[in-house]
Amino acid sequence: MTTDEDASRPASLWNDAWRGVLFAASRTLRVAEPDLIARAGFPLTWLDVLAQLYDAGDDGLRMQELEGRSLFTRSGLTRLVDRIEAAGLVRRETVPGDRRGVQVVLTAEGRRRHDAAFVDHNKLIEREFGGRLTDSQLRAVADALATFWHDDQADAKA
Amino acid sequence: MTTDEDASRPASLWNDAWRGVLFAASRTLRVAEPDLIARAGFPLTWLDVLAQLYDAGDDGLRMQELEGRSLFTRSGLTRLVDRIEAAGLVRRETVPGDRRGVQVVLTAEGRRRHDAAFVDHNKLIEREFGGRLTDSQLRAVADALATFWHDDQADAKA
DNA sequence: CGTCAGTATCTGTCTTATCAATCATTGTTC
DNA sequence: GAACAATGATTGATAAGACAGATACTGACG
Repeated sequence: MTTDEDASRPASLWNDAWRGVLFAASRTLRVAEPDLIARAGFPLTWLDVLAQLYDAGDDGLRMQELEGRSLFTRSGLTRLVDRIEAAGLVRRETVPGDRRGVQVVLTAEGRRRHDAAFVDHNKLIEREFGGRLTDSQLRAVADALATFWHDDQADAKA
Repeated sequence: MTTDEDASRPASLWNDAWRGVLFAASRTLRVAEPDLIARAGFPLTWLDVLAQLYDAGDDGLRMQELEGRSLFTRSGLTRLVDRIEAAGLVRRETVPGDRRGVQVVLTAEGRRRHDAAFVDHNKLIEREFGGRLTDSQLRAVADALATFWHDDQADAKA
């Protein structure tokens, strides 16, 4: 990944787009992560889980479902949920019909911490990411890349 | 991050764009990484380093410069270069004027492995990422997000 | 020249993600 | 209703990155 394109490395059309995606993601996260830790006291991975559970409503989610909606493997999630649970922000509950399964639910404290963190985090993303683009650019990016998260949901089921 | 937006979580303009970036990056990488390991025998982090050195030319790069151009911390790079060097793909050379410094240079073998891996990897990215978007979408994304890597280069100097 | 601040890199230790193997429970089949 | 594959989640071993502190060298100042 160099700044200029030379003969040996032609600037394909998709190349710049891909580089843009990579840099936008990692650059924004590199700012967002320490900020979140400083303010909320937990890392982005926790916020991902908390946000999923928040969106899922009172019943929470099975580990499986959490796996499908996040970018983690199942074993990674087990440890992650362990830590969040140890901090008191989520609770593992037994599933009525299936004693193998686990329902992960936000605690009241978890909901509070989520709300606070979510607001600040979003402000930061809006500033660091959204703030650099015009409205029409944002719309173009959103439209173009929507296919990736739609497919992720589909894959999670497959 | 859920699929539907509800009242408590308004679909801000930047929100979908950001989610698109995140998912596009991690989804594509999740396919690209195992593929690269299977074909080239090394992970993406190695290819990043090899590609930087390839672009840098015969003199290679100082650890510092490598750090600025990659998305690693300095200590992370030390270990990473350790591994790549152990595999014989790069070589640490002393810098003539400064015995503190290290010049990291591609070996002949490193150049060969880079070339092979680079071609395959790019094909894959083109297919998994580029293939999902139209030309005009690619152009729009590239234009919109160019600001992120331009700034990264600037920051590397600062 | 001897000391000392500054620079370039490396190491110790901790955290966390992943893969493969395992444990517990379910449901299906004969 | 006993055996057995399938499912849901966890655990053990391993790998890799991050931070803080250490090491090696440089250059400037007195």
